[in-house]
Amino acid sequence: MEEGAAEEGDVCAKVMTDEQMEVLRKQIAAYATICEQLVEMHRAIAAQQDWLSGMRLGSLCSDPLMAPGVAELSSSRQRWTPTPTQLQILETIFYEGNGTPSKQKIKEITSELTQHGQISETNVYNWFQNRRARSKRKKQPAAGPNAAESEAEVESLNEKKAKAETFAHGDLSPTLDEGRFQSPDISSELRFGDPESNGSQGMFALGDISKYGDAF
Amino acid sequence: MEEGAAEEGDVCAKVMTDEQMEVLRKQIAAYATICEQLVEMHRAIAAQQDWLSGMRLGSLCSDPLMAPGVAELSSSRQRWTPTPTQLQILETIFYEGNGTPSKQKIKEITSELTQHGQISETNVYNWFQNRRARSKRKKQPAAGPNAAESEAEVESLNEKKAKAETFAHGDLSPTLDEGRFQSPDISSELRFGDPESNGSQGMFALGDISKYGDAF
DNA sequence: CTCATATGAATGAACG
DNA sequence: CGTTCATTCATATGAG
Repeated sequence: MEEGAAEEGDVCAKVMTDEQMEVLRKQIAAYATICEQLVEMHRAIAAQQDWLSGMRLGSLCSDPLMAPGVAELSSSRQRWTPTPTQLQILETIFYEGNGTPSKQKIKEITSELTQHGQISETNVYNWFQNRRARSKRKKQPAAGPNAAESEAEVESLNEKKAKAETFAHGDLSPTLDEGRFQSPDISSELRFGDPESNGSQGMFALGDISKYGDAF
Repeated sequence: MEEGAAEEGDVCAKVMTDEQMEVLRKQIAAYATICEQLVEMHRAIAAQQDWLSGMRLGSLCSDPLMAPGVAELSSSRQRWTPTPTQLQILETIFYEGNGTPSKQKIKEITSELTQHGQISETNVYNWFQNRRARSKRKKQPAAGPNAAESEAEVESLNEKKAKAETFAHGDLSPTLDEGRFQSPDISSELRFGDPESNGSQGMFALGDISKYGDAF
């Protein structure tokens, strides 16, 4: 924080008309959207960001097209970790059999847990997904063939994709040509913390810019 | 975008403290900078576009010197995984707005992608379905006309030296307490590209965002 | 430092 | 189409 001078009660204030406010809102929204999409696109194009992962390990970072300043914005991928309290609550809820983490429920739980630490709906959602999945897997190898080899071969499983799916669709944009390769696709080794952001919803609910580092 | 935050009440003017103003300015500047850099980087990369040929492999393959040329060998994997090339193409198509995967299109895309690795129409179909569904959900949780906390604490937002003009590459996120998070999202259904989105370049000296407009 | 395990997150596929 | 399941990826953490 810079100057502690600017307090809530300070009289140093500006006044904006609704019109100005609206313009501002739009500008911000526009930028936010652009950034979001660019980041999303980048993420996708960079695939599982494994392409050239040797960059950070081998440090052969000789990529000439890295714009200065943003080169190292990557590595800002910290994964959420539930606090003991949150975990306790989550476990309790899970145990209560509310095996239906519907969106509504997720929201409730999230706001509940927010009081005990940073967390997002996605986190909660993932947690339940994983919890269930792994809870289930633990019980798999204990049902049935106890004397035989439980080693099931799942090799040629990829033949089941011959699913008769009804592609209900009408033709609308038949124009699909080579223009795709000159489309606005952003790629770089830049990597933001993902389209998800949170924590700082200023008065305009912007994404968490801080995620982009102090570079700005 | 969070409606409530910006449009609560309905008076003719809003008041912002200097601090809020400053935060806002920084946020905008940051977004503008990010967008510019991303676009620039994209241009650079798109120009030489020759990276990637096929990497992306499981943890088992410890021999990344694969140059299969046209056939990206991915060991017998049960579930299809798009190769970087395929992904890029898919993303490009997706972003081109033809958000309606018609059967005709699916076929075209499939045959196009077949040249870059094994793939089926079902794969393509599923991919688009998932892509859309997930892209959508990510923007959902923020569209509520309900009021928001007007007292939005913008304080500890980002006490970084927001420098919109210089890319001082410092460390990334020193303000990392115990567990970073990452989730909710920027959210804003506002569509840009239309004339009124970039109307006033006044008070914050924003760059001309219109140049990004039609790109999406 | 390397390997092993736990777990958050990503995503293809399936279900209703 | 929206939601859910199942599998996989990647990283944080601890042991050897």
